Amino acid sequence: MIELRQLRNFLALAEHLHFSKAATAVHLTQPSLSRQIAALEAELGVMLFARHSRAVTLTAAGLDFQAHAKSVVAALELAIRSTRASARGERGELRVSFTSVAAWTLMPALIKRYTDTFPEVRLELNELLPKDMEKAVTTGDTDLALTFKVSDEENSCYFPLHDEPLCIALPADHPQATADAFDVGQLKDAPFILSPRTIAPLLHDTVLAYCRRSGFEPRIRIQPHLQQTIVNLVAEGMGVSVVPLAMRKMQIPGVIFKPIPQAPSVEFGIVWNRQNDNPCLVSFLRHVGACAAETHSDTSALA
Amino acid sequence: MIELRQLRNFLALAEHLHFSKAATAVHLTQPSLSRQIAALEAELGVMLFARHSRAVTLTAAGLDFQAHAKSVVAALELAIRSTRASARGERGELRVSFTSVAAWTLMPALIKRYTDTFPEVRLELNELLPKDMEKAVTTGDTDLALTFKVSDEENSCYFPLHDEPLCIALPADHPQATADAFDVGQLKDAPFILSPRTIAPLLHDTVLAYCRRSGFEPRIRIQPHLQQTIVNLVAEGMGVSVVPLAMRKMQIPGVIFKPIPQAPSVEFGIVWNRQNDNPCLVSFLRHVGACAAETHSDTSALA
DNA sequence: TAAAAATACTCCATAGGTATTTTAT
DNA sequence: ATAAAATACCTATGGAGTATTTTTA
Repeated sequence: MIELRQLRNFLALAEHLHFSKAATAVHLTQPSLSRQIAALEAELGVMLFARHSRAVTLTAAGLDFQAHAKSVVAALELAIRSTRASARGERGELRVSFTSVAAWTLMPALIKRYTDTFPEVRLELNELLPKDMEKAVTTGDTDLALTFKVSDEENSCYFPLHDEPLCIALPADHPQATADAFDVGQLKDAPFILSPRTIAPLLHDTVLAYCRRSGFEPRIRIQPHLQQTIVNLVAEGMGVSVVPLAMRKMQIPGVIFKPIPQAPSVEFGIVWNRQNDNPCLVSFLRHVGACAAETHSDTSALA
Repeated sequence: MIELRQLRNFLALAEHLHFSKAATAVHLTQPSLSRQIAALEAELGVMLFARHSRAVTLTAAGLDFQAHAKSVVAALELAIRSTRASARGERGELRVSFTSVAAWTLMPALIKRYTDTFPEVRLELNELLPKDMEKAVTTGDTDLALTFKVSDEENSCYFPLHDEPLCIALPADHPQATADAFDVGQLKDAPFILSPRTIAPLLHDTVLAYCRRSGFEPRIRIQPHLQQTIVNLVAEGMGVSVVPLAMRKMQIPGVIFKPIPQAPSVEFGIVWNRQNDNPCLVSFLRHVGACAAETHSDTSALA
């Protein structure tokens, strides 16, 4: 059975064409190298070198074997480098899930920064509803979730990244849309569009709490799943809503986004499974930690 | 230093995902395989397998290493096969020189038969004057010469392949060209075109002997090197000549090729260097020998 | 408790070293 | 006579086996 050591020694001799010199180069003595080559030739059943008394030359078959042996050794070196890179999370695959709101806020910049630093990691991006995130993370269907704040559990960890303020979305032809002094209380009778609590409890609760603090109970008529659907329905004049401020990036005509003074906000972050040993997840979290450290402070939870 | 044995054992484990079963498959005991893998992981500095109490699984890095290790092993197997093929003369390069007359006679069919049987041998075909053949063979500039008969010498060997009859080449407007009873003697005063003796002694001597036997000494005026040049000059009406019969393949207008009853002929064959250890030369000679054995008999000189 | 991998310890096959011979110029 | 590879012989490393322990579901 041919071993790599024999290929390395063969390559040394093929290069030096001198047993003693080649033996020195690979830290062997001449007799050892002599036997190595003889054993290799015996296993192949092929003479690789022609021994003339004053010169050693490669045979035609030896020349062919040299080219192939080089590629074998190169393939092994590639294997080593690639595998170490994989272990460092510099190569491989990372499956990222995100809620629609994350797609409008932190996801694009976050993903771009990561792929700039780790270009060899193949990303699988998948939009999910917030309610399905935790399950996807625990079953291992996804490596990483960009979603609303959740509480840490046995396996799933959470790290905060972003606070998104809310704003009021009004049809452009609503009386309050152009009012000098905006009054939230005037919205109490307007049909209210809000996603169901089961989809995204935190967002739902934050909006409801804000309405109640403003002195009214919203009359919820339509319950879409996605924020962009809410905005589209507001644009059609079907009601008003309270949505993440970033939704104004949609730049859809017919909707006015009213910022709220001392606005309530929803928190976003990363959710992952502590059991997940995908090195790319580790590299992602470390990368996010390094970026976060430049702005906030506490990144210890990423360890 | 990583060895192929470790890669083979790794691949077995990656396939079976069970130390005992994989160990059996590669004819080892479980503890041996265990240490092999541990040593491999230590050298890489990377965990390749995740050992759970009831199951062994590949890590992300292990999956990557598996793919690369497969290609390393495959590269070695290719190297072995290719090198053995090289040694058998089934792969490599063969430099063939031939005289122009060989190009009009035996060379094309000979080369075609060889390339059909040995498609992986790259052929370098080169036309040479007969006088330069022996030198090219002895210096090693060429592996094989297809040329006129020569006597065996210390290093160069000759094997006969073909007898080419001669014919007379006349301008179409020559009186003898259309004569009912052709008479060679009528050519004695015509300007005679013949290549110099230094270029191809055998051909030159055969033609001269024929002329003298026919009762005249040719009046040689022009001495081209190539037979096709002779034919072209005959076509221009510049004289007559005696050329290999195959030259009529040129189908050039203005020339009549007169076959000669009991024609003299020139012998062709292969010349090679006994010192030359190019396996493709051996495969060529063996192949020619096999083909020749179907027609004539004595191929012992090819050994 | 049982299944499976890791560890401890022993042995020997073989890679490698030293000394010497062979070979060809 | 000399340079260089092959051979003979010896040594010791490390790969492989057996027996045992550890681990976790």
